[in-house]
Amino acid sequence: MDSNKPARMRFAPSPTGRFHIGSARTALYTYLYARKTGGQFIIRIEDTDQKRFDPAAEDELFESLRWLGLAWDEGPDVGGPSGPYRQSERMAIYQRYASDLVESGHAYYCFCSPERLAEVRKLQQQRKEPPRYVGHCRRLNPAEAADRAAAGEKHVVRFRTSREGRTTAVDLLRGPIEVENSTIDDYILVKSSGMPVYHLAAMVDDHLMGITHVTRGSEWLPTFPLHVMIYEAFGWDQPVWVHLSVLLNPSGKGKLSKRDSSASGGGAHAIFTLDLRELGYLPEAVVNWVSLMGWSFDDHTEFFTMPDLIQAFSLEKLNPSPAAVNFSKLDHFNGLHIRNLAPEDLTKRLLPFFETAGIEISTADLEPVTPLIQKRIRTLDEAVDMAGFFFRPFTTPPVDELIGKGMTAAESAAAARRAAEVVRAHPALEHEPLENALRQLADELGLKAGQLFGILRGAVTGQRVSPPLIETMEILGIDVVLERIENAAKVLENR
RNA sequence: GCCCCCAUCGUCUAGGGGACCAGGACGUAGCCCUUUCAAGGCUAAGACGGGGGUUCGAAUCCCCCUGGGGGCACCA
Repeated sequence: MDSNKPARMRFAPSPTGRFHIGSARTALYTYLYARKTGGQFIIRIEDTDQKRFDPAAEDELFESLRWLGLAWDEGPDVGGPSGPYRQSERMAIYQRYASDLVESGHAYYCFCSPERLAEVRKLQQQRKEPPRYVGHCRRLNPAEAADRAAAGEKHVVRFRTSREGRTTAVDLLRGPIEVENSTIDDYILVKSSGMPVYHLAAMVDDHLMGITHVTRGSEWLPTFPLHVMIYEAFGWDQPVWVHLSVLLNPSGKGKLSKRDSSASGGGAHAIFTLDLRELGYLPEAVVNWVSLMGWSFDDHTEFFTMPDLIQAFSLEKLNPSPAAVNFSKLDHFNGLHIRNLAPEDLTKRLLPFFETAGIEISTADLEPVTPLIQKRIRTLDEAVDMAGFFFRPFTTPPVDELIGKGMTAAESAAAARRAAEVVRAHPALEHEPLENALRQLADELGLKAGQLFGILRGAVTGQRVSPPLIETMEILGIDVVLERIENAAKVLENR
């Protein structure tokens, strides 16, 4: 397939709920291919269901896209040549195309009530028949039906599917999908409220907006032939159809849902894009991670930045089979991308997490600390646990936390006293000389380096696990370090 | 129940008839490095769902079964 012609593509969410990683993936793939081919990435809001519309969802959607770095060329906020980009503002257009279909005989007015239809459906289910419209409105005299509709009788517009023959719909990833026309229902195209449903609105918009490649979820596969029929009824050329596989829960059982998402894969995880931001994930990592769920490049490359992805991406390598999300892999990618960041950049991104933890510090405060923790954290919020002691009021830990491994309190106290002297002798806290001197001291005391360092670590950081000791001391400064060691010695002596 | 899609290690995948006693990544286990924790390096365990074909030869092609997923709305 040629990837040279600029592709005009759209991400068309319906703002009815929170923005999850499945939507993020669809948007990403759409974005990547549009960018790769030098085409356009368009946002269209599918808000024809007034009952489910949620303005907050729309805000979150844009915020998520921005956070991920998926900039759009056309959309409801920025406009563009194919506007409006909100379906609720395109009613007249759908109205017109629906009438065209009725006039050409491809659609008809149906006056059946929802209640009647529900009854029929129930009956069909009891008889184990496929639920479908069998009503007589299909056979109504078009002129009479038009009169009734014009007179204001409540009605919907239904598509008139052929009851014979077969329809072939071609999906880029799956090839031709052939179905018996008789298995396709006479779908409602326009509701009695005058609102179009997806089947009409999306087809009309994709055509009018010049969409060349349609990317959408595989939940549309069952109605895919219907969509092809609609295109044919209008006499339009079809776009390239690409149905993306669904994302499954970590267990691999069932479509990704909020319920099971935190069950496996380690720590606290979320399926909503913005929650991931809160949990300390980098957008770079989320993009990298999500890109690999259903797509691959070759047999060894997995680390990708956005520019890499744009270059490497191709629709053909998309995988039609469902993929289970793997949160531990997100952690892995997050670690990789954290390490890939320039230290100044990481510092900037870390700051908000300290603030959330109630630690008010400046860039200058954090800057020296960042290099010490960059290799040690997998999520941004871990930085607070790891390095919060640098900025929080300090209290000397209890004796038990200060005693060296396999040592008594008295021995530990003595070692701390001697270490204090060594530190005092190195007021600049230069790494090499200080470390050597401390190692020598350990030797003299008949201790392993780890035992001595352990005592000092507890004394200086108040933690069992911390960034490297000497570097930590350098940042803390000689006075603070000596004071803490002495306090620790006192605690140990008072045992 | 009906329709559609999918099927390689626990998970994400490479593989598109011989280069595969199936390669990589995450996770897991062990070792090395090491002042803790990481990072890094090395090693190990771990898969072609089953049955028929086609072929000299099948993870790769076809059929059936099984399993999984999705859909059957005046929702998208």
